[in-house]
Amino acid sequence: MSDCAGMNDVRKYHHGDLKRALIQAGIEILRTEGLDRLSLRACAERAGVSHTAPKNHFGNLSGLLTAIAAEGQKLLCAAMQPNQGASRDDRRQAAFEGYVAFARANPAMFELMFSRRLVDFSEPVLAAPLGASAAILRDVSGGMIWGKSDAPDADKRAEMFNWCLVHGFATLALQGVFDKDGMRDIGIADILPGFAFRDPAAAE
Amino acid sequence: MSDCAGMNDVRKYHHGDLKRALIQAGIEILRTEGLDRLSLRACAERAGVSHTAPKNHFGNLSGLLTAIAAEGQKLLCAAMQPNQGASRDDRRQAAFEGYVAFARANPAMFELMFSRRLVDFSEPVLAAPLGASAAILRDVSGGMIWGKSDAPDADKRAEMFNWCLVHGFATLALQGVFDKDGMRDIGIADILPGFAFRDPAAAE
DNA sequence: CGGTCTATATTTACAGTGTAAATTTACATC
DNA sequence: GATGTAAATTTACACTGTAAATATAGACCG
Repeated sequence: MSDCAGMNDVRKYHHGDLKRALIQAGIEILRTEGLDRLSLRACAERAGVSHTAPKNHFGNLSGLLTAIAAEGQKLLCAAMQPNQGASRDDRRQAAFEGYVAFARANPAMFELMFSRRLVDFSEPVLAAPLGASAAILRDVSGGMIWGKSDAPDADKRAEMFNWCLVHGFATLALQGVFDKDGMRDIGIADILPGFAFRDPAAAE
Repeated sequence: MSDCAGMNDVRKYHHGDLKRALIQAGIEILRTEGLDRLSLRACAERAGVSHTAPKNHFGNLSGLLTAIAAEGQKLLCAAMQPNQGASRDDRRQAAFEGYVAFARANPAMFELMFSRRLVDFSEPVLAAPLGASAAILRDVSGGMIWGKSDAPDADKRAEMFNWCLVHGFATLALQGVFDKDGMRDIGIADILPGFAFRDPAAAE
């Protein structure tokens, strides 16, 4: 479902699999040095090639960053996966806590992933992982009360609500907005309005 | 309260008030050309000075961008202000709609304002406008139900909830995440869980 | 008024970035 | 074995932020 590995092994020409090596180099730079240090030339140097080699595989900087961000989206999606056979309440908690935990554990990657200036969201590589994450949030949003429960777009509104809430929390927490007034100890689970669900027992 | 104009008129030395001119140049660049084109040299050129002149007033790029972002925070705060004598429901709606409308009307500025890589959130210039916006959200969050209503941190949790929700919505909407499946027509008011308030009549 | 001080602004230089063009390399294919 | 072509390098250029040395002009005081 998440197309995690992408086993279309190229393995040819000079380097072997430079495309994957460059993406991996970018991921490592994000983890060890931060988003500021992520550049075409840095990725190329870490992969052991000249600084113009990435152009053949990604066209330009945006192409490389988008490919790196796509890998990040796959990881985020994986971080939201619950244990097998979990109830909807458990799945919802797994999705929310996983989302925030991923952002906290990979701040540079998370910032890249949602930066419109750096990432081209119209690229097809992003469609699959973004859709997978949306599907998780959609599943988790089922059964939420929204105004008149017979409203036709109640499900969409519930999905958007959850998305906004968890993404806003992750973003603001990462920026240190909540590092004051004892807000640091309040987690995403404390923010979730449990009363938004019809009945804890009815939630599957 | 918002220290909007800052009337400590310097008006001396060669240029007159280069500091304010550079900030204004940056704001105009954000509005007309976008965040990608905002640079030290571009601001200096638009202000009619050499590209190293900003260093005297802001030290480095981060200082200038932070000053521009501080002006943006003042504008955001102003955009959230309700009409005089509005009820709490009206104030809440004014705050939320104003927040989202500002982000939509000034996407480049909004992106700069919440970019940890570009803005130094520890600078004192940001404290006042950020605090003013937080105060508005705190005011608007009063009376929200949160778990056991006798929880000591119920108010903080309600404030964080509103902040996350509106910021997440503005951020994701700006990135075009909701430009599909008919989500485009759903506004922040449709996402707000009205049932989170004790009683519409009791809200002042 | 004249001299000095200091904040302001400029000039010059440099390391770093992404991108484009021309060139070289090495594999695939016939 | 010759040719074609994808992959990678070399070279060059415009642009960025920053630093150091220099020039300027108002402030301040005798």
